[in-house]
Amino acid sequence: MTEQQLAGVDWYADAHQVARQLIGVTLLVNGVGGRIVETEAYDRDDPASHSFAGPTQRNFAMFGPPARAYVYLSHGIHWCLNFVCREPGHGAGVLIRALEPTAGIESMMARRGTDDLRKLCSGPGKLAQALGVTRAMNGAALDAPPFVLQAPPAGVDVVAGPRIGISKAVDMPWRFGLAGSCYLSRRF
DNA sequence: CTTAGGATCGCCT
DNA sequence: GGCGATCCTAAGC
Repeated sequence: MTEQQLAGVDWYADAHQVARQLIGVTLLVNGVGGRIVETEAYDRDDPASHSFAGPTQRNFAMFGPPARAYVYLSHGIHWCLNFVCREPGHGAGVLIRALEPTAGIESMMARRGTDDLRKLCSGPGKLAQALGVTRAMNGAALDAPPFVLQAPPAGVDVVAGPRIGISKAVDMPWRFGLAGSCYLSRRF
């Protein structure tokens, strides 16, 4: 399987197209994870994107090859997981905001300190904690351990809306979700 | 060197 | 709905 075909996603497409395609994809990290139900797109010419002002020490993974991870620390507390897309050097990515737990639920509950399924991965910081994502995975390829990505079944029902927690380009509808899912960080 | 500001979460009212 | 935690990042002087 080539990188371009990984999980049935066109990793060279625009960030918002990749973000849409990722809904329903199964993501596992060391065997722990589930179905992606919420994503946000951040492209290069987007004022809300970390890549907007060009490469830095923090965001350099966004400017590497697609189908790799970009991991950063938010508010000095929470790790957040992104998937890089577009051609190498472009600087686009998709924030993985929420997933429906399906595998390794015991591990996720232990890491998160809760038995509530809906609180395991319903937000980017929670998701990274539940899956054990850290800085060590920054720049790592998504088609190799510890990552596993599996294509979703056909006919996923995707909804879109404005992104969450940003102060620029707040009205762009670049947040995507699985319609009707109860594992979203917020309703659309 | 200093400073301002976060792609968040959880607890409080 | 509001706010504090907590610290890294990037930019400015």
